Amino acid sequence: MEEINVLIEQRYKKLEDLRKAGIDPYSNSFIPEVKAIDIKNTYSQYSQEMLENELIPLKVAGRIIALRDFGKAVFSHLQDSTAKIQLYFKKDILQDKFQLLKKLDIGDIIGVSGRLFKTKTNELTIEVTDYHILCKSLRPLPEKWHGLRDVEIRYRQRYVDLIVNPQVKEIFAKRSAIIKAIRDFLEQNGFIEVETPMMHQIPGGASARPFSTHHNALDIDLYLRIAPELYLKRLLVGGYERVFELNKNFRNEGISTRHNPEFTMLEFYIAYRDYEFLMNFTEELFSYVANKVLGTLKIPFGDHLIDLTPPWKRIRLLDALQVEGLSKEDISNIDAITSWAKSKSIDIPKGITLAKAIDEVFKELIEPTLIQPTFVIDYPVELSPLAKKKAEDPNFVERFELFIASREIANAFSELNDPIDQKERFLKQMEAKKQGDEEAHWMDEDFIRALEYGMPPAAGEGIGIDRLVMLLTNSQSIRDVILFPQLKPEQ
RNA sequence: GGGCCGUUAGCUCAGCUGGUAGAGCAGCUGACUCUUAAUCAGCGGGUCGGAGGUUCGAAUCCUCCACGGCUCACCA
Repeated sequence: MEEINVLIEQRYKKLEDLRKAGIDPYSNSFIPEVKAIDIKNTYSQYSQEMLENELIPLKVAGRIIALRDFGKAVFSHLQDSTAKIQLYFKKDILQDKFQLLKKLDIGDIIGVSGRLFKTKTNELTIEVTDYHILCKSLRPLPEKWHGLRDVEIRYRQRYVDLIVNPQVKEIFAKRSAIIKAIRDFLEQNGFIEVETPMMHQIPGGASARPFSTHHNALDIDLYLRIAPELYLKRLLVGGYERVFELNKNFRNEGISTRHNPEFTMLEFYIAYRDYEFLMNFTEELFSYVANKVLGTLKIPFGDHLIDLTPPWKRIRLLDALQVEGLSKEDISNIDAITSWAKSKSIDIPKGITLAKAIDEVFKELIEPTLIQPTFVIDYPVELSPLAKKKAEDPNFVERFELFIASREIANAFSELNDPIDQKERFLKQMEAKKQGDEEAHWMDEDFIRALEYGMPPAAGEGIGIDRLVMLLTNSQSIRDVILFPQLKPEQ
């Protein structure tokens, strides 16, 4: 901890003074009866005369965020979880307790009893008849006007950020509302929420590097899950027809404005439907959430205005690649696409497969242009080891990715339920792993066994919740929508 | 991991080509019973991210390190 500075010392002194005066500076003796926002909503239309006549008694609690001393009167603002409200302390009302106000600081948490009135400037204010110190704050808060700007402190000490930056609190309130709306929508559509393991013996369901850990009693290595997919599909085998899980995934990859090592993912699965259904369903889901939370389908994001009004554009991956100078022949030949990419100064790694090269070009060239919601559909089978092949072309699968504002927001497909095909795909992945592909899928024998019992045809989708929250709160960094983003340790 | 930028008082920031550290807010003391970025008078507060180096002299120039931001690469 850093050395004690003067400001903190002064507060310690006040703390001692309070104790000497027989006051518990951390007492839990006061129960507020009303929230600031309710006071404002109920009484802001009242005239001074009406308030005078009714003498409405109130008990509120919160943090002192402003103090203005006038000698025999003190004005203050109190902030609770809902809003702030002005307090008026008068010497002739509080008598002895008025002196004790000297021991209060900005940041302290107090409970006050009083009655409502309106000031000359018409601000609804509580005239305090009694107050209780509920928590003495020992550290000074950031400045009232500029707030806290230092992003490092904002992330490391989110509690301070939340105290002084009301917009931050709003973002996380929205996050909560978004997640609630998603749950409501899915439940209205007959889904049940389930919890599957976060600790996997075989990390499956995605292409990513896992975090590993160890269980002592069993003496086995375990991995934090990179996706819940394979467990959710086991539930389809078990007979659930509509399930979802909305919780954390963990991927041992880089950290950026779009990546946090632990992040929140929604995955849902619906039996007897395919990815075509999911595209419509996704449009409905997003519309429902945006309307619930924002009351509109037109949302500002950075320099763009995103329009979520269905239907959204749908384009086949290969058609999306029909750009200048890139012919159909080029995208069916690894050498042709590599040399074409080179001419656009896109680096295609040597020894890469055609499918991965296509993916590379797409990410480089097309993804940045996908601002308005766009479903990119029909991916090469090689990139999608868990998706069902298209009946008319076994080189491709029934899969879409949803892009909004150049970001991949969702990934979905018609689920592969043929155990023999699935086994072959896993074997291919194992081969890739042997070749050094660290993110290739692992073989999961039990999952194959489950498929052998029979999984109904189904469609499944994953939606990156943090990215969705970014979109709906116009946040440019994932750290702004995660309360405690991962950072290096402080020195 | 690479590149660029940043780190000065509790907070927000100045500090130019090197000359020994400043403001506003917050704090302390005092005045003030309708203020609200209250006002007025006075005062205190700094290992200038860390360690080296250059120099008579370093917040300032150089090197290394730490942390953070943006960005590229990998990924959702």
